[in-house]
Amino acid sequence: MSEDHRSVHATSGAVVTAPSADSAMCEPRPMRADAARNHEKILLAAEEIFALDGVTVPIDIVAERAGVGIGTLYRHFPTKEALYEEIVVTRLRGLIATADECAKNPDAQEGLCSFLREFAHQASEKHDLFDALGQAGIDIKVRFFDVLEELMVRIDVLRQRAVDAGRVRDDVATKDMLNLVMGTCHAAGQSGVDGANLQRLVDIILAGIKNPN
Amino acid sequence: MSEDHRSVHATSGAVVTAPSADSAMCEPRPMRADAARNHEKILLAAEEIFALDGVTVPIDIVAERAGVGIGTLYRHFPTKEALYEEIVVTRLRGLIATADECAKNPDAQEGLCSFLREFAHQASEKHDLFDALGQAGIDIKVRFFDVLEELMVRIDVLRQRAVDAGRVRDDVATKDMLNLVMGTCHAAGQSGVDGANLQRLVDIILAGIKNPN
DNA sequence: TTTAAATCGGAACTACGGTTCCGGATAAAT
DNA sequence: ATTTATCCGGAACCGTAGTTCCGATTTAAA
Repeated sequence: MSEDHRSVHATSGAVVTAPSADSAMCEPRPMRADAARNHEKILLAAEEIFALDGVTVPIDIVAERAGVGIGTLYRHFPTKEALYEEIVVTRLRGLIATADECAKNPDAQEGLCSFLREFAHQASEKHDLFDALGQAGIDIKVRFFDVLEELMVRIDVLRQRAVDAGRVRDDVATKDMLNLVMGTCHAAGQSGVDGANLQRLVDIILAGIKNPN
Repeated sequence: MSEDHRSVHATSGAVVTAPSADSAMCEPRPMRADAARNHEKILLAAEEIFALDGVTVPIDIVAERAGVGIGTLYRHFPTKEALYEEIVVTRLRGLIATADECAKNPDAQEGLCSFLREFAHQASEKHDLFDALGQAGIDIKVRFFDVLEELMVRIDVLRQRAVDAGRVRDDVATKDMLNLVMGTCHAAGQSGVDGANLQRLVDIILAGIKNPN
């Protein structure tokens, strides 16, 4: 189920099929040139297509876009889920990096705002992010869940700083902010709201969580 | 396509198939007792199921819940779409009534707020409303579009009153408010937020659209 | 009570998307 | 150049969901 696709080498360490082979036993031997090329092509195509159409897009479309057959795609990724997990996890890692960057901003409030704006921006154009974060048609697996958890922690740092600085209401949870921003992105995306208008909506949310004191 | 399922009577007024039948020509003859009963049962079941699981629920589930066969369901509603159109349009009519009611509130701001709260409440427990308003898996048809348009007009009345009273920012469109509230409901619903917390989120939005003057 | 039209129910058909399988092609080692 | 392990491609398979069809059933009129 969670098995790697290219695990051709024996997993049971004690048993050795070819006792005299001493050079090729630990290294699983590098991928063939064309295979490596296709692997990359698939990832690239998937990234584009998923961003555009969300994770519900048929898998054949991705294969077609990558210029490979479906069989090839399935050789490299054991399941559709595994493929978009790869993509989405990378995206989430990017967001974590963004959050860390924003945490360096001396102005706590500004740090939080700029993160949420960037978050909204990404979510609006990488359509797969909703599907992932909104759990539409995705059953979360560990690897996925872990990264998400880590992201939440980083965002919470930003929020807490802004609260401590007295700029944001202390009764707003990180999850609340994300529901507000993410949900709005989703709805806005469906009704074809452009980037500028989306930023306006985010600003409304930011105004809503501001400490009224 | 947009044809009524029980349109047995000739629609072209001039042509009369049975010239001597004078009693049974205009009245299309009442539905058979069991048919009428089933029609009602189907509507009732659909309302429950769609509210609970959204419009993407398989049609057999609805039939099962209603205690009828699929064939019967399809006799009464030519297509799945027709069935949930019936349900959703009724829901939207309810919201229109609610909006009208709120418009009577002497306090303009209060009128808008109470509507949006009720809207969020409904949207959170009638899961089909998102699917409809968020256009998830629904291709809008005229009848549907018209009611939606009318609802927008009524809500805009509420918004304009609040703006005129100087209580709400004048750069916020009705569509903006709906995107904010609806999107948030959606996201909140996915992550299992309860009613009380949802109201908190709505209040944050309301704070965000308040006129800062 | 008989009879015919209306209705019922679910088996079967269709469309679609994910996954598997295997004959043929290809890289690279000898 | 030959050989073989690896990889490619897409036809075929499976499960799911919407819809159609028709023999069995039921209402209600005569």
